[in-house]
Amino acid sequence: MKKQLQKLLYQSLQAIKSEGMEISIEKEDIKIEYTRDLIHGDFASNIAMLLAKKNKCNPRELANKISENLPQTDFIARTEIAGPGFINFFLNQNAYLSVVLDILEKGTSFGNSNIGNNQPILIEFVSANPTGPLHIGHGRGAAYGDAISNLLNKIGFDVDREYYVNDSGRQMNILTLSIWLRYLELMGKKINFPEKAYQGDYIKKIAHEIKEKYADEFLISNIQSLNLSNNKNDEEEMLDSMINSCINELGEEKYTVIHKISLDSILTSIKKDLSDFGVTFDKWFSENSLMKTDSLNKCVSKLEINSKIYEKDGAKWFRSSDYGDEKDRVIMRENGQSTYFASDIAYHVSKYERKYKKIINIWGADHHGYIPRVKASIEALGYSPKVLEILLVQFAALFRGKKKLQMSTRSGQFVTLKELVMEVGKDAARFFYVMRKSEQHLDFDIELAKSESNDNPVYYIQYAHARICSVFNQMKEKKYAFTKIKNISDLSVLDEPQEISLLSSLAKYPDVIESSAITYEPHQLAYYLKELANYFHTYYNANQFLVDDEKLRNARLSLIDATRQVIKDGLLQLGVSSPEKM
RNA sequence: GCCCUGAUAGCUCAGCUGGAUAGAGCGUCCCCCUCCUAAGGGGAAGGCCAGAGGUUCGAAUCCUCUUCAGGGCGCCA
Repeated sequence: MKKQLQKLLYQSLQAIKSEGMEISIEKEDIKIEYTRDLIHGDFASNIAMLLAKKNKCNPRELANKISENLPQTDFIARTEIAGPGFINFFLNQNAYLSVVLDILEKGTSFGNSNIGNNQPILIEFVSANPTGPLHIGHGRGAAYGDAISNLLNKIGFDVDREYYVNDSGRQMNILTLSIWLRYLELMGKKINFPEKAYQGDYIKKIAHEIKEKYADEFLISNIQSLNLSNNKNDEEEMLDSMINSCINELGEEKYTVIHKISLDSILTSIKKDLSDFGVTFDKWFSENSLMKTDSLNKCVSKLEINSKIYEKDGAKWFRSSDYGDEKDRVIMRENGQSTYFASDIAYHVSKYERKYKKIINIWGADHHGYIPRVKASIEALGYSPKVLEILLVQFAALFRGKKKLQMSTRSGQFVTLKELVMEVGKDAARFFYVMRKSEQHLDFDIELAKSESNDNPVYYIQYAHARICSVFNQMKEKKYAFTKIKNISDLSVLDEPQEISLLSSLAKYPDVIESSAITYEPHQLAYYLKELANYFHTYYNANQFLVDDEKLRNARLSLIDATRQVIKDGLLQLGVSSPEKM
């Protein structure tokens, strides 16, 4: 509808232009907005005020002129000039009513568009290290990423969801060590378990599984070699030396077995937690595969050829400062190991090589300092940094009551996503997460989320859906007939104010979807659904649907049937279910 | 120190690329089921949009500064 009005205004302006007035504006720049109040009509444009400024003429006069030159249409009842020079558009009833037909006809595809033109787009999100269960912060990224994926899909992009698995590197070694030490404990050895190793109970559980399956296969004779290195000077150094002795004592082969079991076990539970949360990925991209296929080395040598790398203090540095980063970054450490950043470069190259037209990363906001160097590496390798869009999600600060919980994966103190979903339910958790702007800090009080779960807005929306379903059930019980309406004239009896409000709200849905998708702001959709549910509840309280007048009954049932469709589809985009009974 | 984010009703937050009297939920106070689920609806009270300048027909929205809050600045990931 906005686009149609835009077109009309453009045509009118062209007509005025041919009369000699100087007007230069692109059709896309003509702004149409929803009015806040229906007394100002349905849509308004400020175009006259904008052009009046440039041409130094009276905005109201210009507005009049534009209005007079608008082509005739069958959906505009009238226009009005208001305030300093707004052009207000009043739609005629048919324009409203047609949305019901449109929704019922299109069903789940109502609100779809082809803005994306089937372009392939990659969305990478969550990507938590496989060193422990997902916690509440990851849940936000998961809910947000999935909602955006759904929305972009709905406006015609070909979306791939990807999870980047950091399955190599030091963190994984610490994990392997932690599990092995717990295993040794289970085998009756006395172990000095380092504070900075992973402490969670899940470590012991995996150790136990290994014991069950492999018995004493990973037992070593001299535990002393481990504890000898236990000097308290530097915990981190101690971990590294313990990892080394672990590999030495076990041998590369056995170490790899434990490494793999640990990784598989944790990854499996991460996948399970996510799928219980309604989030599934098209691809789990392994960091390790970048090493295996040598693509990491290729990236480094390519940068070296372009002389974007130099050596200092025995390490290799990438000249990211050439591309606006604060300083240069190490990609190859003095000890010969590549950094996380090096893998990340190779990973992004892989994304570009897979020919995505748009690449979206969803990161925790604590990684924002990372953006310039990643963009720098992309540019240095000859790719367009514009294709890559990095969206930041603030982590949730956790509260239990008034007490803030400190979270740390290593110390094993955290509330997991799984626990959250068990406490507040999937629907509430998903909706809560996307209800607010992603870059806003979120104080997630678990107690509050639990205690208020009955007042949760998600139930309000779901309730509207369930109520509509209930009306249709009642209809059957009361033996009322419902014949599908065929044309607009069947709906012409809908003229109650609550009906007009509801119709007008339904008509906005495609615009809301589009806007939520292209701005990556699913909270817009969440707010819209609350508003839509409110219009419905108001309607419900003010009018009876199951009336004897057949024409009225059919029209009203069609209207709420369309409402049901939009609520269900909107919730679906956010990963929230639409129960038929509550 | 430098760089991000944010600051709107008692609380939690919306407010779309500047637009008409600043919105919602919760909480508080009234009212509404002989009726399709009251997990609902209607109404009232409640705001110097952190502060100060600037840009213009017009600013919660854009620019600058100040104050406050959270986060980031590793050969960690």
